[in-house]
Amino acid sequence: MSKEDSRYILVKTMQSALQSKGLHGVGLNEILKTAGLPKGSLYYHFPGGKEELALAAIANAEQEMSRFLEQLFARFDDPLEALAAWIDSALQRIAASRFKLGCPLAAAALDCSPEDTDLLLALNGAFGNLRDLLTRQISRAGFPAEAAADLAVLVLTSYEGGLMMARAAGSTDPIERSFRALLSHVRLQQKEFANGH
Amino acid sequence: MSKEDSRYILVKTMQSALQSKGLHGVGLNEILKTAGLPKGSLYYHFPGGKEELALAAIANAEQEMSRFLEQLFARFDDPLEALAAWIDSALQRIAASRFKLGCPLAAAALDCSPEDTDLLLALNGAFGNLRDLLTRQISRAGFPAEAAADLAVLVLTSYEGGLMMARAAGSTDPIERSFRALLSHVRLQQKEFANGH
DNA sequence: CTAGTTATAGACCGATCGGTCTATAGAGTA
DNA sequence: TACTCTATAGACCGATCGGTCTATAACTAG
Repeated sequence: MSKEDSRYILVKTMQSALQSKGLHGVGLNEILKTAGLPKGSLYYHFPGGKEELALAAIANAEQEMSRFLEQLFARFDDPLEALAAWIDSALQRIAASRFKLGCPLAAAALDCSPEDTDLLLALNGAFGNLRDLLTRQISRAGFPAEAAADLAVLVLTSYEGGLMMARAAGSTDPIERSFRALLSHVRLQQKEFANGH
Repeated sequence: MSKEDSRYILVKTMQSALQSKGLHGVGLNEILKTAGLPKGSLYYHFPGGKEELALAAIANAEQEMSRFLEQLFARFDDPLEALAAWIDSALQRIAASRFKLGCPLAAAALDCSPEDTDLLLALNGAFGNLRDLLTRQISRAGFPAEAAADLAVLVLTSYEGGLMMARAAGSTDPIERSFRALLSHVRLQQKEFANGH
């Protein structure tokens, strides 16, 4: 097993742990047991311990999410269709996990103390990148810059809030409802802007 | 100091702890130190320990939120103005805490394991009540039942997601942006329904 | 005053936390 | 084969976790 293999296994295991139990909800021993690796490996690859591993997991989660979104936007001509496809995949993913898995970024954001500035900075960077990505694509759908930026943030916040509520509800209903409302909004507003408002 | 005093202090302290550090982010000893009470008091009032205290904090948070919303909706003729006032107060609250405090419900929802069924059930109940409250009020603003329900969930998810992102960003920007987008949506759709669609 | 109940008060417990340390297996190179 | 460096391997540590226990202060009822 090469260096990169173990490192990656640890990152992915931490990512899953964040999704299902939050930052302080899992212990390192449990993570290592799941990963099938000893403590020595963890502190060899991540001398900074749990926090460094969490930062790596956050970075990886953001990268996965960004790549997935970019692929979707590349596949669909209409950015709004890509958004719908994104939500669709999120619905399937969370239902397949029996509503156990949320967003690792959100979990880390709510489970750390305000003093964990490194974590919060990393999270802010991750959310900022996703927001910018969405803003760019929503602009492509014919929205002016400011409206697109606001809308991108609304998409992101309702996605995160929807995932959180779906986990609590044990149902995809919150995500479905909020995105139905959101899309009907976007379509309406799109017409308005198309009419020159 | 009466029985109810100590009990209430513990509940409020746990509520604050959930907001700033999440369920597993604070220890009981820290909570007791903040509350200025010994361990005996905790287990006298809450024999079920940390989980029972967390459940009480969740119930209290929901009640506070519900009451606050009901008061706002009673004060404003236009439900949408009440929503705007709600967000305004949330902005002030989170900024006043220097972006340390999130929503205790969301924090608990993301920081518990999927096996904590009691917690998840309580959270689902709390979110359900808030959703129903919002649905009722949004209906009053002239929205058909289904659209109002969808919209209520969108309001709630983007509120929760917005609080979370604001905490990570150290800025009210995410909440402001998402609610600006949301309100412009609601106004537009309101016109549509008023025109008989 | 006594008995009984309520509500602290905090010492104490085993388990587990994140983290450190020494030891060594194994691959690559001379 | 012997040396070296990488990457485990896991025993071990003090601190802290949530939780239990006994003791007692404070108040009420008789």
